[in-house]
Amino acid sequence: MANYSRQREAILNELQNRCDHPTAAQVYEGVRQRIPNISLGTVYRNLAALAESGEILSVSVGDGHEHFDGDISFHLHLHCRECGSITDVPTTEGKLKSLSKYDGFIPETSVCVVYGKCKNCNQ
Amino acid sequence: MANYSRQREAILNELQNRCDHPTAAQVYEGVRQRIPNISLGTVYRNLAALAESGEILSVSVGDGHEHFDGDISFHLHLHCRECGSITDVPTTEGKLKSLSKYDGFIPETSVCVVYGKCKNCNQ
DNA sequence: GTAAAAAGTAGTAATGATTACTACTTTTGA
DNA sequence: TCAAAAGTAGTAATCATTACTACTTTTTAC
Repeated sequence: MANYSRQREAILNELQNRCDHPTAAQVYEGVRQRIPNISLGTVYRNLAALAESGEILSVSVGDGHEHFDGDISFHLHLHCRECGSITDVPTTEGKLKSLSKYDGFIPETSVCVVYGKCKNCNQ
Repeated sequence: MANYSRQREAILNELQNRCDHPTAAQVYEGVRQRIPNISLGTVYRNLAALAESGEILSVSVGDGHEHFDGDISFHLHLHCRECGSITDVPTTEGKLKSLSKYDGFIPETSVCVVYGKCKNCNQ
């Protein structure tokens, strides 16, 4: 654990200060402006640690890149299959099926994954 | 388009006849019992085509493998971070936050992705 | 029917995001 | 104050997925 290293701090800040859902490589590019010689491996390692501890969210949309989200509140992601954009929907509950209202987005399928620990793994 | 090839038919059947969420490699192993010399590339290509056409679902849980689901009805997936299991929850709406009732599963975070086309890409 | 174009496949090679590894630096705590 | 622990930079390795090539099957037009 220990306190945050300068690198982890910068990675977390970078993620919380932008509104998109960058990949590890994009986080790397952003952080490099503050820490020019940071290593890509360091970015990967810290993103994994931050996601593991729940401080950030890891989002897979199936485009071959893992995306990361500094906003850990419950919300949906609208992923356009054509341009690849990922848009937040700050909904709470119960609106998963009436998504066509959201700025013209036409939903096709949805996949919700809840991460946690199953009964067996809780002893 | 054309009609289904024997291979695609077998891949779709394999996926619809099992209740888990196999990876491409696992689908490959299953289908090989019916078509021993099927190619792994063929499995990947047809899984992508079936997901693209909406006949199956592609599920990313961030474990480095894409998973596939023959059940395309709306439901959640409970993913255990420890053992990696993926369990279906045939919920409809509004129950995303009261998941602890589901067989002892303790939720930590949830990521919902809705796939479709955004306003810009609908011209 | 039949031959040429189209679509699909098997098998292998290539790609590229992610992870592992090593030597080095920084932090911690007794 | 110094040895153990934790973190890092930089590079090499991994491996799921994709691309490619020659071949087979299906479709379509005549």
